[in-house]
Amino acid sequence: MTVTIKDIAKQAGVSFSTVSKALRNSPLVTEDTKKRILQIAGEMSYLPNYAARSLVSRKTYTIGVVWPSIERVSHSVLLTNINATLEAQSYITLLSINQMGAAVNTFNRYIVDAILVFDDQKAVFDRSTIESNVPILFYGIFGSTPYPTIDTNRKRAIDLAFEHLINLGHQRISYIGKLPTNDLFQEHKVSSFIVKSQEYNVPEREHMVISTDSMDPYDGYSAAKLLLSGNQSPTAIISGSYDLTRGILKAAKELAIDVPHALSIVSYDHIPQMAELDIPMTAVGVPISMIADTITQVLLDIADGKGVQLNTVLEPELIVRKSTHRAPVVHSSPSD
Amino acid sequence: MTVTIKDIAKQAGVSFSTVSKALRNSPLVTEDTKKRILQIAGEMSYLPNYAARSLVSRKTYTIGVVWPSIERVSHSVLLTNINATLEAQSYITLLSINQMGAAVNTFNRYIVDAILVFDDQKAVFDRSTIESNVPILFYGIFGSTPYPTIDTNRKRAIDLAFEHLINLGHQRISYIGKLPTNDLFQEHKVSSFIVKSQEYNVPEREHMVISTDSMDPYDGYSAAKLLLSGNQSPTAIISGSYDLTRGILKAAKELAIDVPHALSIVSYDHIPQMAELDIPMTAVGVPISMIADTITQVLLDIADGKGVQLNTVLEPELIVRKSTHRAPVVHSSPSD
DNA sequence: CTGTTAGCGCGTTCAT
DNA sequence: ATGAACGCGCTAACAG
Repeated sequence: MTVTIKDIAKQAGVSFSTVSKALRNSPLVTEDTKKRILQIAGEMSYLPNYAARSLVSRKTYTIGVVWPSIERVSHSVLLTNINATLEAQSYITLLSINQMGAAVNTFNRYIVDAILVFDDQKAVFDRSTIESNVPILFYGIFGSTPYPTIDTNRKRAIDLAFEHLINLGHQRISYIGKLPTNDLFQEHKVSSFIVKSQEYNVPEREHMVISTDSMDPYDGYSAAKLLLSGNQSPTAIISGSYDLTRGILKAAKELAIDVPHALSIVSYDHIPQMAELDIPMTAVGVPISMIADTITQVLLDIADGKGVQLNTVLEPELIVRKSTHRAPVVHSSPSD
Repeated sequence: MTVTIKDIAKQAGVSFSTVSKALRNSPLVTEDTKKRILQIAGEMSYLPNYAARSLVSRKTYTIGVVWPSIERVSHSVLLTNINATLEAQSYITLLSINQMGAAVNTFNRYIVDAILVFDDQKAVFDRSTIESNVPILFYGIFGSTPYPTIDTNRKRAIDLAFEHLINLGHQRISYIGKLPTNDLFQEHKVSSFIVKSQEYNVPEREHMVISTDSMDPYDGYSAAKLLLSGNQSPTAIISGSYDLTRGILKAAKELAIDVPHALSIVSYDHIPQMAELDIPMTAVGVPISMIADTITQVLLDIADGKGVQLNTVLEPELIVRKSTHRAPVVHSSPSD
């Protein structure tokens, strides 16, 4: 049977309210009895009943996360980070893979302290119809919901990547990423690439943008194979995600293309895993730890009823590793 | 503010216990007042407080799932299936990505009705030290825990695949799968392949078993490339998972190898996605819907305090689609 | 049929 | 420093 504070009280020969205080480390209990009670609680492997606790204290120390169906390494990494940080703050993270509205309702019934929605932009769903007494935070696109949202400046990230390559003398730059169908995340990246290309008067050519069906390493591989096998091969590639980059690297390896000397690669997604690829990746994006920390902080704030500004857009960084290099000198180049 | 049954009662001009009954669709309330109360509850967008309900009724209609870190399509599909089935039974599914012991504790504090542990065999962790008042079900390896476990007969699945190929006249069969390091799942598959090879006196040769580092489509692709580029190319491949198979198919396509006429493929993992590959896959394994149904059923049983047999091993099926064919006649073959 | 009462496990006053 | 009493929102007995 489940052990309650009453059981502990009986065992310790004190009243159950003393046990309650001791467990909450109240200064109103002698160190001695406190220690004894903690001891007994441990022996009886007592676990507090959160339902009961929440009922009286209106605090559950729990964050509900609405988790999307699609699988992206960067999302998983982010979630793992958030989970760890929250755990360090003695918060519990619970996930639901239900549809957005249903999941939010679930967490409302359990009265979690706050809800984090990973908005994959997939659900064709009116986000303004969502009702919740529990404060909600979106991780998604700025302005797509009436709720506080944390976003990252994807356009700027691609700008950074592009400029980095331009500064290294690259002119033949290609972008590999997902078709922006129903996906604002991807649209921002692609459009930024196109704008930058025009801004720097990069001549148009075939395969400047290669759209992949999805975001698997697999797709990156296919795209890179197509791109690098042609005779109009670029000197630099900007990749739309970590997953794609893995495939791109693999393709380059198979084709015996020297990265970075013959081909530079900059990848979106600023996660530690980037440094551990065969060739440590030059990357752009908001550091995943910063996203995690920001999200966690806002979550804890709204969980405590503090107000937050409605939208936060995090600014990306460029981190130069080993996958980018000066553009190789080609004879047909006018800069020769 | 959160609306409670008292608020509804006030609004409807009845006592709060009448509201409680009406919401639970008790026959002790007039249809008329019931309808009125439901109406008001809807208007006030009432959501029951599960904490309070659980406290008194000791039932939460919630299943806690301990979710591992590794990502496998078949696991995701399984989880989605289970989630859907449970939802249809008005159960809620909550996930934790914490370490096994911590996650189990979490769910104990919330007093879910049952816990499902996806055991990826990764955690070096003594599973017998797990304490839980809440009934637990493992989806993992038979005998690896003292708790009820649902397992699938992986050995038998590979047997089925092997025999199917033998019956089609294949002699040059290769297996592509993950190194069984710290992974009993994979070990069962590989060892079965080896045993069968001996049983049927298949002559040993190079590349009979290709070990991949992990289970990405990616790994399947590389392995297949290696395998199919050599001059000792097999006439049939058994793939260890859906993910690997995707890569294998891709490799075959690139090498312009005709599947199934020049190369037969049988894949482990019996999921609907198998039928939607470029070439509908002949597959072995326990149908994912059957695994889901079994798990769900057991979960609901133990949630209601019913006893279950400690271990269930589900038996696999062979489903023949378009990826297998009679072995091509080769001149060196003695059967010519 | 409806309302009143008790109590689930816990945290928080307020007395002692 | 410790204990008794109350109530969080709800369900389940029991009264009316």
